[in-house]
Amino acid sequence: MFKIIKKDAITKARAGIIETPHGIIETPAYAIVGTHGQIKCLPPSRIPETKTNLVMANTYHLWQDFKDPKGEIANLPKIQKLFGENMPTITDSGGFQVFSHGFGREHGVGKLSNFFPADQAKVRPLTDKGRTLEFRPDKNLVKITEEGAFFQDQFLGPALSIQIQEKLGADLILAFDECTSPHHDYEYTKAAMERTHRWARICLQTHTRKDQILYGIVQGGEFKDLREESAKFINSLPFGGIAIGGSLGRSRSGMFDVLRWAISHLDESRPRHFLGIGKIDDIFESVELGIDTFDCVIPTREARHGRIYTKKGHLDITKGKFQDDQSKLEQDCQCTTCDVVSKAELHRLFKSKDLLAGENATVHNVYFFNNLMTETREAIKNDRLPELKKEYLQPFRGEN
RNA sequence: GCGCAGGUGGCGGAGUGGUCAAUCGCACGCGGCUGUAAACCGCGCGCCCGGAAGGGCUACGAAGGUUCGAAUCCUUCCCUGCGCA
Repeated sequence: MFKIIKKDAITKARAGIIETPHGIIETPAYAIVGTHGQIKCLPPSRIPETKTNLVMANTYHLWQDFKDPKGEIANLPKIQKLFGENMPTITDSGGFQVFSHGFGREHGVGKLSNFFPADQAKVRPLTDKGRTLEFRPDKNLVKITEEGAFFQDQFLGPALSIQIQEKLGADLILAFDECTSPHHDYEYTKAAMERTHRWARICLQTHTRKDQILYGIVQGGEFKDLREESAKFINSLPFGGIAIGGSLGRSRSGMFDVLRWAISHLDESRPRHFLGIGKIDDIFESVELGIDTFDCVIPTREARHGRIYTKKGHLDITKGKFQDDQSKLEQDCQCTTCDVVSKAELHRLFKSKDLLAGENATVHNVYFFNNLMTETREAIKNDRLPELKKEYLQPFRGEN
């Protein structure tokens, strides 16, 4: 059940709540990613320290982790066993793995690419900082059919994905879609979108649990007419929420064009999720366009890689200059990491490959992003979103 | 004093006549990470010029020597570790 509490006066931003059987998700919210049923480097006992309000796990991974030898899903755990009874959860459908194990590997890119657009590839090579874009069909591990996707010998399709997600029992679940590559052409992207639309109906037909909100997913790559067509179609179906997925093109501005095209055709009354996004500036841009929830690995992955977020910009804590810096990671941060380790100490933990390095960094970054969302909600309610945005983006100079 | 082992770039440690400015790891520097293939990946790392390709200079304890050519072979010296006196 989704309720909008306050709409921003100037932008399309909204603050609201999603009521779930396992708690209330105040929106805008950021789902912390725990793909395998565990947030990497963050022990479940420490999740409460991080202000986490929503966790995302993955259908494909949990299915692989818990299915029995015959592939039966009877043994899959309830997701609340993994994250706690009072933690709202969302599961991805496995649709992204169709891409990341498939064309993502073949094209050597993620859903965002820095390589030149396909239409320019004819006149100059597809390169990014000297790397040449090279398609490697031999690396593609997925075969896509009308029924679904074969991951080598494992088959996952829309109906099975929904059955798995019902078994896992997350509060928010996602339709099984095909995410395309930024280097797919119009024809392929259109075909994949239409396939995603057919799968969307199957997902709806399969879905029986009324206590879960099933989100449909808008596809269509970076093509305006496809995005609009997809948004209209998905919006016309009785989904409880709408997610924007798929390739977002090859530039930052392009990704918000995509978002605008899609959102303009969505009902205001349903919650909107932006899949796999994002960085700090992405959050502000997207919230202003009317996005309610996000999920992204950035806070946790970058923590493990030693990038510490602060309101004054990020710190690459592994760098030698922090060796003797006894100051706090972030001056006024209330997180438990900032209470117990200095920059120098965290630097040492990383250098010695101590497991506590990732854990401390993860606690801090997750807290930072969750706190950012809290402040964003408050700002919407108090009509000071532009001020907050400026405050956060100044040090990052629009780069993060 | 004798015996044995050894001295290579910030460190560890390859190389043992040309393809060596010298494999590799660490450290260091720079960049990246967007529904987790990722506690990871890429690049740089003697000095100088160059965006690069490339070029020049100085280098494998020191000094001599052999050779067309030496980090690699020979001589002497210096130093370190271990063992025996």
